[in-house]
Amino acid sequence: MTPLELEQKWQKYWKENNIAAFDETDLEHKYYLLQMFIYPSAARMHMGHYFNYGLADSYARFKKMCGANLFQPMGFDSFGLPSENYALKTNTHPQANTAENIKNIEAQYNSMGALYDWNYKLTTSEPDYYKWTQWVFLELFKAGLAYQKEAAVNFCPKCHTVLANEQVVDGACERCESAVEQKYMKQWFFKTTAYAEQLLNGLDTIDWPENTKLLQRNWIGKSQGSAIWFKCGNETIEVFTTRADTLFGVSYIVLAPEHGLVPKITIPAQKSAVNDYIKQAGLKKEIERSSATEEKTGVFTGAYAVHPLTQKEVPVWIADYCIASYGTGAVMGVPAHDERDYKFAQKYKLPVNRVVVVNKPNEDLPTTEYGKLVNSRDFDGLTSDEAKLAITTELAKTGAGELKTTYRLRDWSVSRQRYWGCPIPVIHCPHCGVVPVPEEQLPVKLPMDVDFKPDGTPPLAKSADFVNCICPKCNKPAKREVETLDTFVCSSWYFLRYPSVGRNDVPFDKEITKRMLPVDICIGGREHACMHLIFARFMTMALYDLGYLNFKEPFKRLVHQGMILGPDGQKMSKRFGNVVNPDDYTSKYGSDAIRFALAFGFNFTMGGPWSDTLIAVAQRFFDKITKLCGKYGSVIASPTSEANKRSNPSASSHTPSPTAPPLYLKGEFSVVYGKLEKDLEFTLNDSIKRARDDIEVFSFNTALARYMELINAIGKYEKEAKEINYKLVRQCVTSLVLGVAPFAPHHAEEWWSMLGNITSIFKASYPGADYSKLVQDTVNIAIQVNSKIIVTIDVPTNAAEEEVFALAEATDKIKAAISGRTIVKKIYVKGRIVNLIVK
RNA sequence: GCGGAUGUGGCGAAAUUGGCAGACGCGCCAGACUUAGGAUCUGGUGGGCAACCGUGGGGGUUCAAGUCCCUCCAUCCGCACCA
Repeated sequence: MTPLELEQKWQKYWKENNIAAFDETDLEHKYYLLQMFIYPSAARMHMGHYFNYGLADSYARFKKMCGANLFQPMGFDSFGLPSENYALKTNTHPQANTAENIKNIEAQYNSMGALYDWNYKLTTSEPDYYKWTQWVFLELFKAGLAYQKEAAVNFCPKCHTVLANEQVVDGACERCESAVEQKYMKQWFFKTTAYAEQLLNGLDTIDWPENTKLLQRNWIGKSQGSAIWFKCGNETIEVFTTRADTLFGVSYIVLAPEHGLVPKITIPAQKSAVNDYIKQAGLKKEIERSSATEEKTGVFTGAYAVHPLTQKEVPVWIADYCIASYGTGAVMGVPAHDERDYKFAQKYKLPVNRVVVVNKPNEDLPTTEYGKLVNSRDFDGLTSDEAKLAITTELAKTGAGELKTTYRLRDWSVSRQRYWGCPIPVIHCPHCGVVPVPEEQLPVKLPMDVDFKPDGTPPLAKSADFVNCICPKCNKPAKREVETLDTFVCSSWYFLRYPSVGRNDVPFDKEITKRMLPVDICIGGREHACMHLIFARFMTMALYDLGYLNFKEPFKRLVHQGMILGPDGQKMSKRFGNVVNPDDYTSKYGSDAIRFALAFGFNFTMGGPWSDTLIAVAQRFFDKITKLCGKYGSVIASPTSEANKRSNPSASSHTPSPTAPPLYLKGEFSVVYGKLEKDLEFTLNDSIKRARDDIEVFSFNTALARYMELINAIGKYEKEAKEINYKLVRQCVTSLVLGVAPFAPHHAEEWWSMLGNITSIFKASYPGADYSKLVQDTVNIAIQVNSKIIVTIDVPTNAAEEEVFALAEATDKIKAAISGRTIVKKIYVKGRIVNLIVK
């Protein structure tokens, strides 16, 4: 039997016996394992997908064997830009490509042997799903959490099309290389900022990697500071600062080029210079603009603002290092105590006024640390912390400032001027304004016969059938919204849908949701740490507040997989020609070999470069177990025992592999039990215990190393024992097969049947350790003299500290090492080490 | 620039969280069995003849540092319209 035949045999068996099925009647043991669903833009999965999905499935199988009622669904995140671009390039339709890709990927999942319950499959580009994405949008809209505002987009003046950031290469359109412009358009937003504080606080309640939490905390970017108002003619400029203590050091004010006040305050003589600058700033990326090393540029508006405490006038500039979307889009320039302000002031010859002394009065500027105030009138001598509060309090008296908290987090822009996405379910009526599409009219179907070439008109606007409609409020002619939703909207709630897939009356059944969610564990890439995982949390919190959910956090536990690189250590990419296709291996070696290779070869959370030699490692490992099963599978206690009956092939639903004739033992098994048996038993239970613990924390490579140790121990025992304790070895082999089953599922079924079993191994329990076998009489510890290891000795496991010191000091090598000097300090770490400090 | 990570033998990687660095595996060396071996099995394998030296570099804390602190270097990932 080739590996492929073996795997197909068991895949068929699993399908026929519904091994992947979730048991809806047993919710007490439900375990909802969510693998972030796949984006089917590429036609096939690569090795990285296999790593992620295959090993997540191994973890799922482990949980199942530990007694969980596994709910492991899979779906397809099928709307999006790459599909649309691919269709444009190949002159096809995204609908057809998507269907084709899904078919292929589903086949790959099955050949991988993943235990997905396909009864719960969902596809975001299907009307039965996006109907409810539209429902979610409308719920947010009705709650005031979805709104429209003017916002900038990348616009290609030649293609007349909005571009994604990805389509902008060095400030130019990737297609025609024209310089990209900023264009302001009315767009839909979700009010994620309303949940900033909750998104921050919720992190303390969930079992997520600490660095992912940190990423989210920084992304949300809470900062407590002060709002300060500077009068500027008839206008008022609000600045936000976390350094109110440096207020007396202000020598100018900077507005973001996009700031609303710029046209109002700019004096006529500066108008053309300011407008030119705004145009240029629009071409730069935010990352470049906020860089501290980048040369600072700006233009004087000609206007002056009044310092609220000194009443002196300071010039108002615009500069692109000030970002409109953060804080108030205006900052106070304090060159003495801010790197960027300092560079800016030097370039434009603006005054630098020291107001904080950190160490010594004449230290080099700028200094950005906290210190004591100088040149700040009554506030001199206060610490920065004291001064922040004191100065803001002083400002508040005259209404010129207040304490304020801002967040870096922005509202989520969900409008896309594209075709392959979920239509936004609103109607623009000349009389009634923006009108939501009534729920009974959902879904607003995405028309299939639309020309979606980028030519300046949004694709949906080109379909008269789609655009023209009747206003649900006044029954007069109206027009539909022609923009589609960001695909992140589709993926922000899919985990709610899975348990209710198939329901046409609700997006998710309230009762089912209550019992099935939150998700017990979510497995997916780190690249989603900030965006997708924030959006999913936001959506959950919003739907909680709307009364649809009884939990605020969607994912109780989160694990990220690492990235599998090409054999050259670089990220797999067609460009480098280092893409490894798992299909090439599946046909020759079977998917178990790949799965095992990935599990054993890498730390799951880190990944690393793929190497073909791992396949050989897997094959060798499988061969060893197959041999052991052949040798001990037919060991039967006696012809009448229970085990013998169960091995009867006629009672089997599948044909067991041919094995050697049963080796009958007289009466009971051999009762040989000496030190060798005790050692083997220790290794058996030690391997099981540590492997179980390792798998639970996704340390698959070390778990499998434990089972290799067990195989080595069996080999050693066979070599050394005069008489084999078959019962014990068979127990080892059985545990071994069960233990590695999640990582070689097809082979494990085969081995399981060789051991005489007639039901699936995945209905059996994962082995547990017998802790009583883990107690050893002695423990080996290292003895140090002056922190240098001299010798290791065995001491009784429970020896008292004094006893251990006595044993250590009695050792010849230690005596020699001390020789004449006296012990001044003794340290004993139980079961680990003794350190004798001598002088 | 901001934010997050990583750096350990020839290679993939471990290290009970401050306690015997290199588990397990690949590769390599030697041996066994073989007509044969790129199969299998057994043993060895961080470096150095040795004293000793070894976890990116430098400093520090400690009886004890891969692990904690400071600093520097290198590489990778994310940065809001790719998902």
